[in-house]
Amino acid sequence: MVRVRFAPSPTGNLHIGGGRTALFNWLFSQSQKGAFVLRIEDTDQLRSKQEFVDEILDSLKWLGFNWDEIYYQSQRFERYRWHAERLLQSGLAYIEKSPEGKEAIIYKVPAQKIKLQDLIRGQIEFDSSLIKDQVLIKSDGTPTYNFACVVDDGEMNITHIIRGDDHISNTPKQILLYTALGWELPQFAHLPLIMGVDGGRLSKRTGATAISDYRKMGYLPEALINYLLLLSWAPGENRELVGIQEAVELFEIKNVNKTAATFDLKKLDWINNQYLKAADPEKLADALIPQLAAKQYLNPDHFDRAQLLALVKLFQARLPRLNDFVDWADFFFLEEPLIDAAAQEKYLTQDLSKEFSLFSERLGKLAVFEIAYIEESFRQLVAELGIEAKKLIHPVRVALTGKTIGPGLFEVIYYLGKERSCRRLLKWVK
RNA sequence: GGCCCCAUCGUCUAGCCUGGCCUAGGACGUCAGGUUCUCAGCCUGUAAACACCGGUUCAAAUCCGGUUGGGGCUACCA
Repeated sequence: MVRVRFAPSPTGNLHIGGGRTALFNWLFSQSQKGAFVLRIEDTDQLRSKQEFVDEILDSLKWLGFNWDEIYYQSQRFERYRWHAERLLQSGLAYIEKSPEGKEAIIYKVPAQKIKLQDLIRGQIEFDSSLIKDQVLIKSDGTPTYNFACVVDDGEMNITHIIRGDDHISNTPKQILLYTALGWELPQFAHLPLIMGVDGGRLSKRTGATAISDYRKMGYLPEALINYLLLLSWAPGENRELVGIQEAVELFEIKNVNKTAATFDLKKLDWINNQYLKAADPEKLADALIPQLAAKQYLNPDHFDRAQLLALVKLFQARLPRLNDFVDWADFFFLEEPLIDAAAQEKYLTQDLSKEFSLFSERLGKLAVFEIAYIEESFRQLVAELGIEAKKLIHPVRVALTGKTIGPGLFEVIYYLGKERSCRRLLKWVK
C-alpha cells in the first residue's frame, strides 16, 4: 500500500510552500488509495512551539487535508538513539567527543556513486566522496534532521517521499542511511520550489506566506488549492479550473513540472473570484457574519438574513476576496455612507438639488417599490428633464453609496430602501 | 568556490518522452474597444515567448554537447 507523509517543522506557520507539498502528498495518496501520514518534526526543542503545531494543523484542516496518522518526533527520541547504537555496533558509525566531554554519534560516509531515480526528474547521480561524515545524534542527545527523517520514514513504512526541490541534496545522505540501516529505499519525487515575485524565495517581504493569512484575507480553500495545483501541474485540455476531487482522478506524479514557479497574487485573485461566483451565498453569508459583526455592521443575534443574502448575491460576482464585501458594501450597513473624496469631487460638485429632490419625490410616491419600477420612474424623470441617464446615475450613486463603483444603481436603491435612499438624496439638496 | 536542479509570452502553462500537424495553443495580467449606469463585473480584440552557440537530422521548441542565466544545498537548523 502506498504511504506518503507530510513532515512540517513547527518552527513557523504553515506557509505556501508547505501547503503545496502537503497538497501533492495528499493528492497522491488519494489517487493511489493510500495513506497520508502527518509527522511533526519538532526535534529542535528551542525553536519548536505548540502554537505553530496548532496553526499548522488548523491550516491543513482548513484546506481539507485529513491525515490518517500523526506522529511527533519529540516522542520518538529513543528510536533514533536505538538505531544510532545499532550503526555504532555494526561499525558504520563512530563516536566523537566534544571538548566538554559530550558525545555525538557520527555516520561514516562511504565513498561511492549514488544513483537516484526521481519520479519527477529522472535519474540524478551523486558522488558521496564529496559529502562529509554525517552527525546522527548531536552531543545534546537529539537526532539530526536527516537521521530522524530516515528512521521515521523507514519505521513508518513510507513508500513515496514527495517533498521540495531543496531536499534533493539531502537525498544521497538519506539513501546511504537507508542502506546502512538495512532498509529498502522508498521512491522519491522532488517538487519544484515556489518563488516570490522578486525571483527569490517566497518570503514575507514579497507578500504573505502563511496559509492562515490567505484564509484571513478571504480566499476560499478550494481556490487556493486550485491555484497551487496550477503552479506545477496542468489538468489538461487548457483547463484552469479544476476541483480537488477531479484533480485526484487526473493526477499523475510524472506530469508534475520541473521548473520553479512564481507565486502570482493576481491570478489567485482571479481564481478566487471564479470560486466566489459559483459559491453558495448562504455559506458566504455565514463566513461574513463575524466580520460584519466585528465592524458593528450587524448584530449577529438579530439581523435580517434574507437581506444579507440578497446583498451577498449582489456583490459575490465582483469580489476578488470575500472580505472585500465588508468595505464594498459598507453603505448598506452604515447610517450614513462614507463619501469618497474623489468621487464627490467628480460627481457632486454641481448643484443637483432640483434633480435629487424630484427623484426623491418620485421614489416616495412609488406604490410598488421594486427594481423595475424604480428604474422606470428614473428613466421617465430623466426623459422629462431632457438629460442623459448617466448624467444623473453617477451622482445618485455617489450620494447613496459614497463610491463610483458598485452594483447596478436600481438594485442598490431597492435594497437600500425607500427611506434611506430618499434621505441620502435630500442631504445634497440645498 | 564545490555539488546538484532548472530554462517556452511579464506570470502560470500546453507542446518536449514517442522530432514534421507549431506561421508555438490557453489562462492571468497589460493595452484598446464595447457594455440603454460605474467597474474591481461581463463581452470582443491587440501586443507579447521557444535564453544563446554548436551538433545530429531531409526536418529541432522537441534529441545531444557547451555557454549563459536563475535556483537549491554545502550546519551537532529542519
